[in-house]
Amino acid sequence: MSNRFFDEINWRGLVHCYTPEIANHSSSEPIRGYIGFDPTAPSLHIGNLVAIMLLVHLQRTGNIPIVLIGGATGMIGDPSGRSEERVLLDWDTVAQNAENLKQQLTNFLDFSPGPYCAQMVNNLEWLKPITLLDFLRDTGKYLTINYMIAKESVQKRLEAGISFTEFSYQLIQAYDYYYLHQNLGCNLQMGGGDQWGNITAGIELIRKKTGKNVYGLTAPLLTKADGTKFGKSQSGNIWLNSQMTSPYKFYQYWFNLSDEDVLKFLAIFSLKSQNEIREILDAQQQDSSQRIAQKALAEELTVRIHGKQALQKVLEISNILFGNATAETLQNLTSQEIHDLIEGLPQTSLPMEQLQKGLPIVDALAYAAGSKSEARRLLQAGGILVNKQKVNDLQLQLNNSHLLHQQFIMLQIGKKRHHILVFS
RNA sequence: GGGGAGUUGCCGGAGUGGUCAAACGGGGCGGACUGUAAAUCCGUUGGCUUUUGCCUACAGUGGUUCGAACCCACUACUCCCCA
Repeated sequence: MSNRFFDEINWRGLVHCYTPEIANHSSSEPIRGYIGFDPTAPSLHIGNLVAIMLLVHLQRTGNIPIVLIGGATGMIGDPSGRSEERVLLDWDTVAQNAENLKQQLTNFLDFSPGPYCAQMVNNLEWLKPITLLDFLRDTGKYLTINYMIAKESVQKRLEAGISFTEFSYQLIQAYDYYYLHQNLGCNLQMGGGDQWGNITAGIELIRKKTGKNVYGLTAPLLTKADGTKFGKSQSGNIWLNSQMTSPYKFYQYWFNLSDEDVLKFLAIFSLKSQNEIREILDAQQQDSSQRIAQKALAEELTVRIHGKQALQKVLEISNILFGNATAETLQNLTSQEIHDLIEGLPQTSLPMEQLQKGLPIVDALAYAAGSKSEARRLLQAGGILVNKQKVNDLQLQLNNSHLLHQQFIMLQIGKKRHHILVFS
């Protein structure tokens, strides 16, 4: 006998560690599974997406997902996957982050009433009222230091140092699982690749306190073929919040995945069926220059997170920037296209007078490249285009003749970096 | 409590009185080749001025010296050994 949910995430490559019994859990009996998200950042990023997909598939295969917002645990700091002690956040920040997080998760899971309605809880609810003495007597007594110290997350930190606060994290998370088990009938905890230790602590606690066996499962830690961390670009995390990472940049991140990576990531992040995915990958093999898989994945995710309209704009912008656009194409853009272009790209606003009296190219580039010496270097290396035209004259002065649509100038660094100067 | 070693640019890691903005490697960035891929090759890699040069930088503070990343003192942190 096999379990629908488990089979689904298994073929997608979303399973790393798991308690074996879950693979045989009767599909007719809904699993109640939870994942905790600590509100340590103002937005989720695509690194969190793996865990979210676990919940999404859980719900889609007829089970009940529970989202735990770590309002309390976010105050402590999880040592897992960290080489250094975290900086503690204040209450207000954590509360605000928790609110944002909640908002974002509603885009993925169905919280409307129904048999598989997703639930959301905040562990601040039950952790805040607990007194230290109660916690130590009723929970701390069940796990030994020996057991806790053996965890990889702790082991890694023993040399560099770990505070008691972070050390106690696994015990608190274990209590969360226990609490959800007792109060919501939760029988599965899932998480990212670094959560196995914390999850097993919870399973252990529940077994000792209640004699019941519950499930645990983690997704693999994603890595890219070139060894860089998944979900990071040179300028930092790829956030789900459009204010923090523009839809354009979001789309481009997925679009730029290497052939090797997209192979793996398509199954993990797409909701397409096994057959659809196989077809896409086949087509990809036929002619990889078309980037069929990258496009499919980038489009699906952009729509899911930012909506159809946003995708349209992104495609439009990408087409202008990476098609064989010339200065002329830029001059002929519709006002809508211009608007979207300006909206989607990094930009600098400058007063019109500055252009009128002649803006040295090096100064202009400094806004996009960070410094004048960097700007000079780039010019000399032939990596600069102004309005799609190559420039290597260090002395060039930008003036009205460079202005497109009476309002902007497009600077391009290398193939992929664009910056808009907006004059007013 | 005692003894020893260390703290260098984004990271690793040389340098131990002037020729050091600091070898070398990685990473980043740009170019060539391509498919807005990978691999490879080339260039570049503190800032300001590109002429001279100036400013900031080798844990922090103070000192010795014409001159210090390099010597001395104190402070902070890290690691190792003995108890």
